[in-house]
Amino acid sequence: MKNFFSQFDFQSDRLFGQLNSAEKRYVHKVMEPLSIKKGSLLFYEDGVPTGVFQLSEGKVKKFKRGFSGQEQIFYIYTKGDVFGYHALLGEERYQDSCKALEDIEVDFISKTNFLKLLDDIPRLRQAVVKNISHEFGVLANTIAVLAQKDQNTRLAIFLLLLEQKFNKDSDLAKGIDLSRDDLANFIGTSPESMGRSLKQFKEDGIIEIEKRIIYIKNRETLLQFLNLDLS
Amino acid sequence: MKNFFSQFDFQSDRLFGQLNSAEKRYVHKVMEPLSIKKGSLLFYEDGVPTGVFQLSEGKVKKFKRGFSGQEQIFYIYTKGDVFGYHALLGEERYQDSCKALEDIEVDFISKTNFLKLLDDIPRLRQAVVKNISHEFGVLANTIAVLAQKDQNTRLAIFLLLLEQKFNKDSDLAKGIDLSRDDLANFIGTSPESMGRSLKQFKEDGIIEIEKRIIYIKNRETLLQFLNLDLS
DNA sequence: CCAAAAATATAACATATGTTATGATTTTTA
DNA sequence: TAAAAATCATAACATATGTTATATTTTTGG
Repeated sequence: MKNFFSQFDFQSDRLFGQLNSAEKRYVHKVMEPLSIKKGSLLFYEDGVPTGVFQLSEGKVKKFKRGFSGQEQIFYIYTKGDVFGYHALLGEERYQDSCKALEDIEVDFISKTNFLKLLDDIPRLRQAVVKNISHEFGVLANTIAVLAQKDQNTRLAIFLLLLEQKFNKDSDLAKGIDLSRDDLANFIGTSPESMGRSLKQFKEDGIIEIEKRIIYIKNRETLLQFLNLDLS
Repeated sequence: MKNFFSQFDFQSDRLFGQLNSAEKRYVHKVMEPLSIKKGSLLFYEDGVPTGVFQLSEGKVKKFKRGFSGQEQIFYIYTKGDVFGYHALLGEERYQDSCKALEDIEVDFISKTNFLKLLDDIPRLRQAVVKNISHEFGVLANTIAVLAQKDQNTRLAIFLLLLEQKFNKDSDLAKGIDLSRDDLANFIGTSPESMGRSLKQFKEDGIIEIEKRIIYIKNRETLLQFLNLDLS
């Protein structure tokens, strides 16, 4: 398997990284640091675009409501990720909502400033377009997982992805700290039913849970779900 | 509900429509008509991009293989649709595969010609980027349906979408002509299990089947799956 | 720190879906 | 056109998931 994680990673933390130092200074000059409380919406579906965010601390969920109104999470942003640019490239409204999962710190770039950045830095525009193209593939992969895999396999996959995402920037394992509702709305099942899968994983020694935080104890067994598909 | 169909439609048949007549002539000049046999791959995952296609006759499925190798269809293109441009906007390889579901006619634009078009017609570049952004939302909606809806509801939704898609350009109802495997790989279930749902729909007078072609007889009942969610 | 509220864990039962198997129909090929 | 191959329809059984209910733990707000 060639790069499991990147198949499910927007990689939007690399957007500004490819700029030269003068361009980076320019970007940072128009950034405005904001502290945002847990539970706040950064933007919401059908809302008029305000600008672009880079997350410097915390976690943010990206979701959409189906016609029955239930929230479907299809991405979780972590430190360094840039988001909110889709709506600035043609679509006149946000197509999804973003909500802070905890108290967060973001650097905000207003719509006019970001559009100016895109005009002044062709390389940035190119990188953004390329990234949206990549994100398209990530969503396609997500569709394949949700459509084809049973609940235990989906849980295994998302646990691996979330652990990588949440722990990439620190050495000590912080585990996976997410509400049961959010986790269930991510893997596409009910919290009760997911609880059954979590219990099974605990009994099999694959994970441990303290408070609500999930720690992966046996990564190999989780990885087997990817290859063998022992549904 | 505000525009059910457009939530699941890439609308990539509108790409060239927004150009003026001189630009359109330019586009048509670089198009090369091709006849392609049923079952042929127009392009495939990880392949080097060759160019862009506009479908003038027939149906094409867009799919990806998960790590267990099973094919997941996430879109079906019909007459007028333009596709294959993602890989030309940064990503250096195709991220998915496209296969002809029947004998088809396409107009092909080579990679170099298409890149030249993008350079010469800024409005086209803008339209393409805007469309990818829109397609992102379509995939997000698809994720919500696959993750949240049971099989009967998914089948109801996809039948409505496919009927609209297959019959939009003609007055006489052609019904939904798709192999059971393809239909099952689209709605995310096994052909046998989907057969059970189809049988149920037949018994309830919602659909009729001749050969393998599905005709919708009671659109209202199908639409109820969207609102009430009578799983 | 305590009481109330919210979130979590678990169980039991109902329903939905996966799976295996078999016969019928349709399409393909010679 | 007939035989072979592929596709489709259906059933029966096993398993997975949804649902409802209740106890427990954790968080929140005074």
